[in-house]
Amino acid sequence: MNETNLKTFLTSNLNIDEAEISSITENCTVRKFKKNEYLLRKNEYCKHTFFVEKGLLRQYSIDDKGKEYILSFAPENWLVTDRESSYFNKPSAYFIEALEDSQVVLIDETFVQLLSKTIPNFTDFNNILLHNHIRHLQNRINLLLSAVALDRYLEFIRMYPDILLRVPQTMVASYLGITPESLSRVRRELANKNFKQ
Amino acid sequence: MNETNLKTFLTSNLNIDEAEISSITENCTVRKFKKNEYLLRKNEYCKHTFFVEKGLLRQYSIDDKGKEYILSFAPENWLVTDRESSYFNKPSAYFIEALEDSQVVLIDETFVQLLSKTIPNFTDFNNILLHNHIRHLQNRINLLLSAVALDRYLEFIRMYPDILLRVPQTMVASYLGITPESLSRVRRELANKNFKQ
DNA sequence: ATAAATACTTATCATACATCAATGCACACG
DNA sequence: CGTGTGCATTGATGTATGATAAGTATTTAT
Repeated sequence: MNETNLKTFLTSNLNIDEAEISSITENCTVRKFKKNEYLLRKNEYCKHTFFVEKGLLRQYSIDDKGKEYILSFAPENWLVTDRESSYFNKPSAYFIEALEDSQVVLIDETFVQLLSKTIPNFTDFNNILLHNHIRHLQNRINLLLSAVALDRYLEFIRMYPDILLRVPQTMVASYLGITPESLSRVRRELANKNFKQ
Repeated sequence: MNETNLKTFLTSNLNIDEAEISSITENCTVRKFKKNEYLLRKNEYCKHTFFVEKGLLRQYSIDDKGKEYILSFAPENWLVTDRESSYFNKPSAYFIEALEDSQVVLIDETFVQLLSKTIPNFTDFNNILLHNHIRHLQNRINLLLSAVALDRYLEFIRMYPDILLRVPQTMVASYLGITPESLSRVRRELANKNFKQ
């Protein structure tokens, strides 16, 4: 196996030795997904946490009119899963899809539960992940409540300058909760004011 | 002590005995807060998780123009805290305030960490709480991205019919991310269409 | 290389929601 | 009692963003 990024991710966040690292990675599957391939579809049961070794994923929903709403992007070294589905065993309301050819580590949900029992520090580690997730979601809600299109966009390029360059504008717009046309306008205004990028 | 609700909350979610329950409640403080009193202010460090025995709290932010955005309401048997602040030791971006005279159990953040070591099932219990929180936040983001004022309001009365009756409309509007005037109009439309409440 | 598909921009028009201002309550309190 | 204060409603008006459509640019496929 060769999940270099995952190993680094684990060692830098978790106080464990080589053997334990291996016992984790041995129990995970590595899979490649082609661009536009699905890791999870609506109404399926999400059984994994996905760790992105290479590539880029997105999690999104589709409403009754077919409009898409992106809840998160997941580039290298990011985790993504639908915890509502994987933890509570409910059919997922979301899709997870590869936006680029990607290499992904599949971490089994039941295996995660097991790790808490066997590796002492794993609980803390998992706690950090959950709290980071909560922090991230809470900030996003606050932004959606308080900020207009321009400010949402500025915040996005501040937070995810890398992702901006890797996904079509349409998807940035979908993440921000505005139309691609609106985003285009916002960008033009910024350009007129001589901001770059 | 007499935190009846907290005890029920613990026993119904956690597999522990009377003695352990007591060891938890003994280590928590119960405090009463008058209406409009603050449990947490912006820039303070949040040191507790608040469990509402009685009354009603709200968590909200204020932008540079003084406008308020409510992130959550917490009625009886709800937990509220700014996890970003309490877990990562950062100054909080939020206020937590009593909307009614309230009785609140203060659960020390470091004590929560300790419980994970001493009570075997507590980790699982805490995990459920975190996952519920995430599920809740994720649904809210999806709603803010995809739904117009009317649908947000309908979802609100579906989810929190009780809270609707206990807080001024201004605050419901603030939770929904619209102005009080807009909410008033949304409600009139509903009334005209002969929906009740 | 060319065609085809996809993405981005621009323009026009439509609309949901915000803003501002006035009014009407209801309830508290001197 | 009147008077004040907070909240809800209403109307007039403004504005940001959505919807639609068309044109241009860029990427992908053949």
